[in-house]
Amino acid sequence: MTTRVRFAPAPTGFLHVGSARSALFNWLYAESVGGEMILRIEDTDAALRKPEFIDAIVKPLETLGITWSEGPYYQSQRKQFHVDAVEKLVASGHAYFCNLTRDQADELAKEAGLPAGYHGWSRDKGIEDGPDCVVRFRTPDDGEVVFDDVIRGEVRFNCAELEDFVIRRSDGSPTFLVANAVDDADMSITHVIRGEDLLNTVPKIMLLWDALDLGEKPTYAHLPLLVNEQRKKLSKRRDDVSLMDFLSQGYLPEAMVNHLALLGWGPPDEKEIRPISEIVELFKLENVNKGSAFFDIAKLNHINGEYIRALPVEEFIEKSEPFVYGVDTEISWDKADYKPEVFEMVAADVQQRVATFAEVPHYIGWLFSDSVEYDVESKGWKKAMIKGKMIPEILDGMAEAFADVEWTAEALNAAVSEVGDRLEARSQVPARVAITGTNAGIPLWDAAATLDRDVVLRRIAAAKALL
RNA sequence: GCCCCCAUCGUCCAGCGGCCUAGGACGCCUGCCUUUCACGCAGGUAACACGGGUUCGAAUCCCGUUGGGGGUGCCA
Repeated sequence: MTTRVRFAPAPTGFLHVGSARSALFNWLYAESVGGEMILRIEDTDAALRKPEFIDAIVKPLETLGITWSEGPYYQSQRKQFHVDAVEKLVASGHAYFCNLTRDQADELAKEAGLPAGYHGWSRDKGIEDGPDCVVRFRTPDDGEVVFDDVIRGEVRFNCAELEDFVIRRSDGSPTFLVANAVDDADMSITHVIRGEDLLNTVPKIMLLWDALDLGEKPTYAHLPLLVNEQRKKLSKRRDDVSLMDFLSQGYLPEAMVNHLALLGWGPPDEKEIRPISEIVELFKLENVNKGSAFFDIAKLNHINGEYIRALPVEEFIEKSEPFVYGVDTEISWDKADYKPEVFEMVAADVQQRVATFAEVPHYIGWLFSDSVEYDVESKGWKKAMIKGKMIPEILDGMAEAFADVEWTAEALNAAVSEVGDRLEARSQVPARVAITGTNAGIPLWDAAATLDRDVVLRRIAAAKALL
């Protein structure tokens, strides 16, 4: 039997990194065993039926290189199958109509001294279907549901704890539980790999599965959740989790995939940064961890930096374009003043310094505008311009030398060194701060020589004025 | 509250009863390299939550405690 997995997100907006990780692990598993992956959009709730959200799922997956062989299927388009299943369950006595609202159910529970929730009050009341009726599944009063989770081992639930859950809303639409069981069966899914937050829906789905006589059940594997620094499940509301946002902030898809693969799983040989093909080869679903994992941007930055540095420089330049032209990002210069040939000249030096493409403009901004900003409160300024010795003299010496020096990198460099030697002080760092605005950056002189003499002279004067 | 799940350095992972005086990576710190910052290189810091068992032997198995998380919807 062919292994078939599915990624089945609810279309609730942009694809978030947790979902991407689920998709990735499904894909990794399918690839590692030569199986198939299908994409299914779980839009049973009419409120979720927003076509623009489909793109928000499909496009990031494609960008990440997560491929599927079938789909996307839409549960909304398979509604009739789910409705039929509900009817079948009613006919066979596995389900019944209920006309209580949530509030009424809670009220009854309170009166009966039972915990909040639904306690089967409409069972055997012979309630007829009507406009305000839902259909509830009649869960067994005793016994238990036991299953083997590939990642967690044996998990068991007591049927007595399961409430008679809703399988069809009062508007007639079946809920995700039925849709899930019916679709997984129809689509011959062999392995259901998803987040741990869905673990306790398994017994309900299995009960439905048996009641509907859907045949062999799939194997389940529940992935550890991705959490924030507070160890809470990553949420769209409070965390930065949009996959596309990460990509547009200058993270490479390959780096993101590599990082995601390392959350909940690690290669036995401990080599973390490696091509996805090797990860596919080494991936074992049963080796996935049980504990939740913190989505650590610092580590992502490191991995991304490694991937950036490994790029051929031409590719680095090409991939920097959206950032140097300010497509998604802010740039400190006027687009008309941007000089691609200057960036090309310094690209290799920039490349080994950045962790994300979004950092590229910081390293080259001083090359494309007349003036730079000095932050006199910054550590760099204080260290170079306040703690440094003979700073006014150095700046004056530079200004004087630059007034008529030959305008080449070598001559500029030599002139500044000469000033330093003469004053017996370090002149290179103050020169850098005056010219670029900061004490850290790419090799100075080749780049500085592309600036106009006037511009450099004005910056030296401006820096001196701030002393 | 109830149900379920989880528990190795700050973080991510390795470890599947003896190779563990617990390994790798990120971060952090130190040094080297370097006329800046990075990169690179060499070091350092730091963990088996606790208590009971089982066993000749436990980070690894079992039980409990504590702590954390997830669920508890006519969301998925």
